Amino acid sequence: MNQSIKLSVDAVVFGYEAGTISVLLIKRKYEPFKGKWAIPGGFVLNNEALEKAVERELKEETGVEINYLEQLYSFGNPNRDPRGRIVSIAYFGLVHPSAFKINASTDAEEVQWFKIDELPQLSFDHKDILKLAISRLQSKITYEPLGFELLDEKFPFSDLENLYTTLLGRPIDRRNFRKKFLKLNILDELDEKISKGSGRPANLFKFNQKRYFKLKQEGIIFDI
Amino acid sequence: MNQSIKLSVDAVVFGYEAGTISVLLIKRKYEPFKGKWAIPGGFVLNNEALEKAVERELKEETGVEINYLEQLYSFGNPNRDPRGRIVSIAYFGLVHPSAFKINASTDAEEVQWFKIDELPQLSFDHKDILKLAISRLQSKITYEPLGFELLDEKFPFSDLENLYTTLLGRPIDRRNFRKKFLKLNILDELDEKISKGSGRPANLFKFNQKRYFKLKQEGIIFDI
DNA sequence: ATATTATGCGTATTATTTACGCTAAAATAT
DNA sequence: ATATTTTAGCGTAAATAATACGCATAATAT
Repeated sequence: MNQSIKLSVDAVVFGYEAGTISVLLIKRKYEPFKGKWAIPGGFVLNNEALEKAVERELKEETGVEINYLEQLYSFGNPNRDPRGRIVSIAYFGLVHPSAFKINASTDAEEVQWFKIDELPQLSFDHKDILKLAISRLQSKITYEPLGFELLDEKFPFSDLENLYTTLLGRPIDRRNFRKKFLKLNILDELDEKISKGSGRPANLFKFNQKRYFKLKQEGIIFDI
Repeated sequence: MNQSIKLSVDAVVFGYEAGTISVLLIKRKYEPFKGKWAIPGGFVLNNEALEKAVERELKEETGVEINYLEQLYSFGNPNRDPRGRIVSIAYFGLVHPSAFKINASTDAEEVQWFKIDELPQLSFDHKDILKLAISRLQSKITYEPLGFELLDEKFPFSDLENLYTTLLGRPIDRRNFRKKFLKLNILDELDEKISKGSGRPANLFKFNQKRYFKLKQEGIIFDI
């Protein structure tokens, strides 16, 4: 057998903050698509597990430490890369707002967070990959709580609410959402309050990790 | 770059008939795992699309023509194959009972349908792949109708009912199931009847393809 | 004939979802 | 100081959907 297919991994990393979902992109240094934006990724080493390859590439190219990673889909169209046959296994990652901020501030020209409704032109078939990742994120939030992976440790309930309205792209009834989410019994209400600008200060919550992952494993159907 | 990773595809193909779900396996002719059962699959050709590779391998190894195919997951553990680093993109396929019967009768020693609760020992990491495929099938049936891909063109309602009870592994209320399914408005009732043994003869149904795929695209949540 | 088997329709009860009114506690405007 | 605006948080009624059954029907088996 004389197979000459190369294998790479790519990672679509999402971050959420202040009412917007952003995705992490890099500006390519070399041809092809030099100077264009792309999803971070690269070739898998001969003895390297796929997830390790993703984490390594992410660290090398963006410095971001990922909080959650799952496989998204494998892209293998023979013409997807002008350099030859390169099959890419795409991953789907989520980061906390803290990790999110670091790179937004370092202003490194090569790495940048883009709001998912203000995307630049992308290299290769990365537009397709991103499109699939976004739809996965949107549908995922309806059958998994998903807040733990995207919010900071302590957060006001409104953050969770905003996350859902943003991802669903439609308004939700605040009161029903709160009732329904609290009923899942995966949030612990803290004794701390936070005040951001005007309005009544909000109680802080955090996810109860044990119950959160138990519920996640069981697979909820969360009909917002 | 000196990457020496090989890429293969594997296909977990399910068939349903007479109250059982079976999976298509082949007996390996060569080492490693010579004489052991395995999921059909093989190496991707340099210029071949992934789905084409799956279809080609399936035809070569089993003669089965697939009715529905989707990507399942990519398996890349560096030690999954004793021959070296081989990453496999696993697919998930469904066939109609007609295709299902062909190979069960040809009695070719190398290909066989196995009931999913009576599986033999498997080669490589195929046990994991199969496990994932089965759980995908089971969860898929709760958010997609899925009957069209598994049943023959015309079928009595009881076939659909049996498919669901089998996959869910628990009894369902026949009357409520019928009401709920018919409410989806994707079945057309025919003027034909079928009588199999004793009991009242059943009306035949068929899926309304147009409405079926429309519903599928929208993504139902089918809480049986 | 009568029992048996599987099909097919209907209705009452229970649970869940949806809609929406209202109070509370802070910042901000006048 | 007082009123207004803003965000948070609790509760209740109506609509919808899920569940639990009862029973008639049309064939085969004895």
